[in-house]
Amino acid sequence: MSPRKILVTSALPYANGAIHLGHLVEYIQTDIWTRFQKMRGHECWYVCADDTHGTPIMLRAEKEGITPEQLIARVHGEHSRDFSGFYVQFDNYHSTHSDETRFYAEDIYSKLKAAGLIEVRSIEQFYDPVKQMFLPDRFIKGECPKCGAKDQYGDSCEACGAAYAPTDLKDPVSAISGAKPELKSSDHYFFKLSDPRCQTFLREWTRQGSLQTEAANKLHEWLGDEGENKLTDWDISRDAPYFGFEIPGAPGKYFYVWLDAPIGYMGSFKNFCAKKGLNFDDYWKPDSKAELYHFIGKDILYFHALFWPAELKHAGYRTPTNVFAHGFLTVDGAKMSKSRGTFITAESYLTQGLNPEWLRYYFAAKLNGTMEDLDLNLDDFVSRVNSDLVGKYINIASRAAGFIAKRFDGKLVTEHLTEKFDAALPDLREVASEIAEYYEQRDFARAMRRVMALADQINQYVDQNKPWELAKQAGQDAKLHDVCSILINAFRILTVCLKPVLPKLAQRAEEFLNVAPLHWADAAHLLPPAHAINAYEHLMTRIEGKQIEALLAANRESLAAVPPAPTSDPQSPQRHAQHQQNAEDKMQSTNPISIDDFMKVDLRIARIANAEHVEGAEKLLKLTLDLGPLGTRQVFAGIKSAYDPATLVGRFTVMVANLAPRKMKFGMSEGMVLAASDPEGKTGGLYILSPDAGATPGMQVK
RNA sequence: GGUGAUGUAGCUCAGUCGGUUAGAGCAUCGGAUUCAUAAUCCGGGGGUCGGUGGUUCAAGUCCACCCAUCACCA
Repeated sequence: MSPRKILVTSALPYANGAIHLGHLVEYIQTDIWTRFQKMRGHECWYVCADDTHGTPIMLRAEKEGITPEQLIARVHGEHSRDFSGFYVQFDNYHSTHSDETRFYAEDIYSKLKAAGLIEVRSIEQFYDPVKQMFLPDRFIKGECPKCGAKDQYGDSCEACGAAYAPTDLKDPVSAISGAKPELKSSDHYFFKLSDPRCQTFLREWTRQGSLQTEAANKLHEWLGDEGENKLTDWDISRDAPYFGFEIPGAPGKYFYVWLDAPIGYMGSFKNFCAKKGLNFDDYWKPDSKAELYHFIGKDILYFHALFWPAELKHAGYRTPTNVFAHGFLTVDGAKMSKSRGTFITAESYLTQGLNPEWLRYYFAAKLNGTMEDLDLNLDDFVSRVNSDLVGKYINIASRAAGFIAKRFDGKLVTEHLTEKFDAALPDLREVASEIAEYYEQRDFARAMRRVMALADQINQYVDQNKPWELAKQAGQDAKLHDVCSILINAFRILTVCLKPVLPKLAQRAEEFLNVAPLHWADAAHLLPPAHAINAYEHLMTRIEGKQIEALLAANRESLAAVPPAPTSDPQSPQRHAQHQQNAEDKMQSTNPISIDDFMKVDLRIARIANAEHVEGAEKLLKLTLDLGPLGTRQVFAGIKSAYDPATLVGRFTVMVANLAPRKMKFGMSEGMVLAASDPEGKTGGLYILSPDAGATPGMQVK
């Protein structure tokens, strides 16, 4: 097998929000696949970048009183931290706000223009006279023209599902300034996707290769039958003010963020080539023999399977070998929800001390390479990880290691074991090639099932041979040594098969086994005779239900007590290279609860006895609360941005007194103070509550 | 509304080209075991394969319609 050249991307996360478990499905999936390809000895590069342009970035930076550059630099740091925390190993993680991306955006644009595929048209759009900018559809609100529902966005109605143009809204207002928008015309630049050349090319491109069948169906839906012309031109420009790249020769016009997002793949790779001394053209010239794959969410298939190949083709670059779309993440069968605590950020998962490889394994055990949604069932997560990883796989090493260490001085048998091994565990040395095929197809679930079936088989072997009995019988040392040596070798082979999913665990297993980093081919042979292994230290702990509860509690509280690091706005005004998946159901705040539910919350008047800054915390203040007869409590509250500790001391406020104590990075938090804020973060500000005069510490609030 | 997908055991999922008695893991129940951080092994119970109708010698699998869930409609 000759080495392949493979370039892999994940969708670019938008630099406007925190990475959450939904994002991680994609990055973990891609990471597993690229690690697998590398283990196979292929030249495989995994690049990604932050998607940094567009109106939401501009407005958020403005709201925070910083420049867009400062905002995207900060988020780049947060994203990088989260990814490395989950062992997502990019070869390069760049930014679309880069010279390289600008270069290729301008290059592609000018080539498309030269090919006659760019057209300028004047369009009428709503304009905010106060803010002095054109308004994206999602920044316009008004009354639905169809059902009359109030406060609907400019593109579709959440109440009746109708889709319409913003100009159809009754009584439209700007969501930014509240002003009444005016219609104003402006020149926009369009990519002529409706051009027969694009149609013809896309029909051909979508038919060739091996697109997922669901994706092919979807594309056919968009393309229509032969002869139909269903594709319309794509508006690739936006008017100033806009954070992005100005279009060459068009002052005041900027490339729409979605134009430069996929180009960011090229930008990141170009940046990497410079560092690594690789030849960019080997991967991107039209006749390149390298393979190019994009892992994406199913919601952005349109951009990656229509616009993107059409752009590349007509700008003289190679087109993607394939696009791998996956479904969305649900948690316990429902969309992720902040009120249920299932909108779980990557950061909170790590901060709560959960092992990232638990999640990597669980996702792997569920990913099958289709566009179906993937459910994180929390009970199943716990039992699956504990049973499969700890009970079956890790247990094999644990069962054999003690005997090897105590009885055989840490060394395996001195003869070649191959025959005995093959007799004991037939096919185990060949199985890696079968499992490789499942990885290649991205059917990780199947690969994991196969590996766990092997683990079952190995554990059966242990029970059949009963090393603990051999150990007690005189003259059975050689047999005991054989059995345990076979087990260590079997464990090593399973480790090879699991390494793409569990890189950190595999690394620790390699240390235990005293071997160089394992490659895929290592699964075909055994350890050398008399190989010495190191002392066994337990490789993975079990998940406890309590940890999951704490994780949910942490994410549930974060809505009020600790404003989350800027999360993606569920009602994002536009879609980005990274899908805005799993927007929480927005009706939940109005879901009625019973009086009994409410009475479960023990609200008390508290006097702020002390307030101080917390070393190293961006958002937290440490409060000591006096509850009168109920004693004092220590609470960490995410109100640093709004309050100076000195002004808080002596104030009375309201706290939740029966909240389960939560271990935070800086200590235990034994409750939560109540504060008002806009849950969508559109308007800033944080306001703690105060009782009227006369209330005393410890009084119940109901 | 249109389009596409999904629906199999309490839970999570396999099920190839239509072909024996529909499988696995987890959970549960019974037994064994004690090397392993209670992990492991053997066995049992548990199913109208969403529903109805059709094609066929034979349907979880193919077709039609219906129901439910999800997504997309740039």
